[in-house]
Amino acid sequence: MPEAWESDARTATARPCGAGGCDEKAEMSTPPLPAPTLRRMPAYLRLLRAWEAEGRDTVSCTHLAEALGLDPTLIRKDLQLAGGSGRPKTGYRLAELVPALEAFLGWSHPSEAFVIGAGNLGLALLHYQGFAAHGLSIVAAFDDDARKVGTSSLGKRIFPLAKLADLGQRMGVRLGILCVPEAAAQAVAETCCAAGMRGLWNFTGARLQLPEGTVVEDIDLAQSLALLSHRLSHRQAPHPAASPIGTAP
Amino acid sequence: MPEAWESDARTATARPCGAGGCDEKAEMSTPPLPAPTLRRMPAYLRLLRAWEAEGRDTVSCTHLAEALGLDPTLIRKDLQLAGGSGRPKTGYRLAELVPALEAFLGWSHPSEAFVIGAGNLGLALLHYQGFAAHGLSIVAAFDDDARKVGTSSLGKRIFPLAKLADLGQRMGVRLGILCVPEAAAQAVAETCCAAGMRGLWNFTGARLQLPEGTVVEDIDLAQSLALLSHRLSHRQAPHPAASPIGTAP
DNA sequence: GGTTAATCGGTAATTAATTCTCTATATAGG
DNA sequence: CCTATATAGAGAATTAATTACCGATTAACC
Repeated sequence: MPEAWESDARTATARPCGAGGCDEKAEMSTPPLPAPTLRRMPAYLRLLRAWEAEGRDTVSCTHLAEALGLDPTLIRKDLQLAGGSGRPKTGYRLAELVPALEAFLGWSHPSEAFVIGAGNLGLALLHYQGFAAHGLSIVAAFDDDARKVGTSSLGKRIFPLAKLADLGQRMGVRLGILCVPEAAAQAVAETCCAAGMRGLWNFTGARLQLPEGTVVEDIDLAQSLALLSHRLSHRQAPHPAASPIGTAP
Repeated sequence: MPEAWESDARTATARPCGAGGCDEKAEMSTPPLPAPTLRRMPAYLRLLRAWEAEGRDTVSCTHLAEALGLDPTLIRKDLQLAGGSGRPKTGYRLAELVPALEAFLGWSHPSEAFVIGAGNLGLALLHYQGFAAHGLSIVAAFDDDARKVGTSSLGKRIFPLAKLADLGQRMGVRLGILCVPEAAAQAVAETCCAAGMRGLWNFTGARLQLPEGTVVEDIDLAQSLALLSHRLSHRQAPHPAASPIGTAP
């Protein structure tokens, strides 16, 4: 996998957690946050980090909007939801906005994750260097196939699937990345949950049924391909400005 | 990559192309189709194909809605947009709905595509067997790195990047799948366009600037990860029924 | 120090998307 | 043949998301 963003995920000073709710007990009555907003965040963060690296120290919604082809007001609202706060005339201080966004997304310090399924995709994710900038650290992979078990490049180890539950629990890993064949997905997902994982990144295309409280995020290439091939065969570009942000997966 | 859906993409009888516009000259005044609708299509199609394989011959929105956790009316509207048409009491005939959806998505007969960038991800996509069911046929890959050039498994060949423009034009390939490092993305994308490709499936994370009329669809793992890690760190599942369809990428 | 220009933050209006309600209709069962 | 019922289809109503508008505020400039 490509991409090589700046990977200086600094340990942020965890601002008051914007978004309305979230007082001490992070559980109750959180007014559900618009998914489109969350999907735009990485684009903001990416640009902000780049500009910070260039030496800038403030940024306005206007600038961001221009660079991303979005409406300034939209960005202002998004940043507000994320707990950012700016000042008239100058905008937002990068030195406080960047950590705020990182904290908001939970990227301030990396979460550890397991890849389950060491096929082509699983290995691609296992070896991808760019996740560090996104608060993700993949620590190991698991596979059924004995031939795949062992040490892979870059010191990432591949364990037999049978060890998943035990290792997951012992290491306190909370995130599982599912890259198994679709038929195996449900069973493996349940193992993950049983091992204490609270989040699953599901690349399998299966529609998972899991206990309440588990966070599942699906990557479904078919969805994306549907847009692409429909538009291709009907010859219509999405918007004047090609695919802004929140719309594409 | 996992998934192994039924791959019987039948050559459909191209129904009247529902969706409002699309009269002969497929170019003008097409009332832009809601992206969420398009994103739900593959889920419908998948289920319909499975049921058809089981021997069912009609299906109602109610059934689909139940199976997918969506509102029946929503599905009815989606199917209408896609050119489907049903009858009271029985619902839609699978034998006509499935081809209608396939035609609508442009999956009736496979489009040929090139993968550009034969890294882990590029190879994963190149070798993925499931695209046939999605009207996609990846015919070759391209890479800069001379060591990667040659014949890969399954008879898919990897060519030097320099041959992209020539081969693309000669073979009339209209779709490019970008799996190169982000820094190279813009240049490669331009080469693709110059070679006559009209659609780009962009896995690079780069924000591409391309000539009007090019259809770009981005797969941005960061967007998805943002949702996942935010919700994980704030401990809130998305909906009661975990991540329906149109919302996830 | 006053003035100007840019920007945030809040509120209202618009637009898009989903859900609700109702009517007509075709099928199945009696 | 007649009735009961599940369903499509159309349009209204709701909800979510985006965009437009308007003061208030702060820095920069003269």
